[in-house]
Amino acid sequence: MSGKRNLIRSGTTVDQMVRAISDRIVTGFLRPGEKLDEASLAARFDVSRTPIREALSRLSAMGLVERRPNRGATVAVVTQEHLASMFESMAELEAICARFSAERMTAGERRTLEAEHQASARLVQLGAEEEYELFNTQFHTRLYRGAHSKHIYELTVMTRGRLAPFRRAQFMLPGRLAQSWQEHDAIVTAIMRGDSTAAGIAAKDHVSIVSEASAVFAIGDRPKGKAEPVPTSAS
Amino acid sequence: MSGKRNLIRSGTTVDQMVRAISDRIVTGFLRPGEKLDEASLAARFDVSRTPIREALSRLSAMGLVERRPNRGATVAVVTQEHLASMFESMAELEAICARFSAERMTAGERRTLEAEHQASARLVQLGAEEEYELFNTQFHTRLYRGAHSKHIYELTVMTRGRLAPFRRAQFMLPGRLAQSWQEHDAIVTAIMRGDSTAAGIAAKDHVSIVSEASAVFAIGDRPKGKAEPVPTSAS
DNA sequence: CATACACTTTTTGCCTTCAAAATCGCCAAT
DNA sequence: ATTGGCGATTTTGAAGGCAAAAAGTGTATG
Repeated sequence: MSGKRNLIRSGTTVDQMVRAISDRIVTGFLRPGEKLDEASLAARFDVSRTPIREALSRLSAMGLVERRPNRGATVAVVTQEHLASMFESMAELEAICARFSAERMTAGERRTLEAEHQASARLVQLGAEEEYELFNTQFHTRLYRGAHSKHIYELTVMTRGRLAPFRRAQFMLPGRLAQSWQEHDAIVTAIMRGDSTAAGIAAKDHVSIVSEASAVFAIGDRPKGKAEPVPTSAS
Repeated sequence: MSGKRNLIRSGTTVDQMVRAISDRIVTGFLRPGEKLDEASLAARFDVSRTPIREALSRLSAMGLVERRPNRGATVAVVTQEHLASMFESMAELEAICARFSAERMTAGERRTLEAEHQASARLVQLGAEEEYELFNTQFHTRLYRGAHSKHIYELTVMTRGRLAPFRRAQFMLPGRLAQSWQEHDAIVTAIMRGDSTAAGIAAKDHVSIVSEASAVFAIGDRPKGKAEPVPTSAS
């Protein structure tokens, strides 16, 4: 068993395993609390246990799986409380970024932020959800960078990454694009004015609304009954 | 070469390696930017490369080392800007914890916080720096827990961990104990009143002062010239 | 004299194998 | 009948080896 691992795309094997496993976790194929057997995963993806092990390590650092010494790894159980806590943290972090951005962004950064934001209005009119989602990510990243604080940036990006699985469907709600744009507008306006307080409040509200929209997707209360260990059917 | 690794104490081999390497990093034995060769480290600690590799992985997640694919690991370079950014983040995080604590702490939590705080006054009078340092950690942990937000707790503890190497000598300044107690008192008083705004401000100021006290210990501007690969003196 | 190419050396990434710890099942004793 | 201890199985932790990628070095050529 060796030589063909053309299933998933580029990067080092560990990266592929991280992507593959995290995909299966966020799509619900692997259930929270489910045991992640190294040997099974290695057989499933046709690699040795070593990259699986390192991938589990990274996923553990990302908060997607939990590892206990000598007891293996399990898919992290995210309770509704914890999910709420993450959204709450996200709101606070975004507020900090917005406040700092209002105070610290250079003239150039403010220009591009505003320009891109205005340009995104077209995506809203067209209802281009995919593209708007892409822009949205860029917009927020710009905000995080504008804070000019590397560690805040790291914390924020990390939290956003952990939250990613739960905010997938947020833009499926009707009118969400327009509302999102309005909220962005409040943030941008405050930042352009240099009003850090208003920017912080606007950013916090923005996340809070996303939070409420995503709350219904909390895991742990899904009605599915069966709990297969690791569906290793097709080799 | 096998069988004797009684140098460092309990835990799995990876844990020992994480401790050993992080110790050498925070004590400055391994310089920022220095290359961490897996083979050398394995030989140095008389273990195989596998646990070294996983230890480096964890240290990378902790932010102490940087890893680039196919290019090995180096001791993370913490610039003064980044250090300032971490202290700044810490101040914001502590402020959030204090605000939330003021709003959410149970009656029991408030009682013990106040009681322990009052008890610590004795340590200040005695000038018991070691014990006060221990209490100080507990005090802040209580604050983080009082926020009743698991993710905020995680972010805060993580940031505190990264900052630990740089705040070692903060209590060596004269009168620092008394000043610390006064600042704690402001936080506790605000929390007992349920005044989240005041608690947040007091907590932020508290960290800011610690930050200034620790600023002189920033690395990256040390005059030492020589840069040995891995100083393998005492076994 | 500088630059580019090829070769050597070093270092990383992955695999396979071996040992130790934990879990599970079974049997016996109360 | 239940509970405690003991052995077999499963699963994780670690070691050593091999191949590939990057870094370093020297030479040849413009």
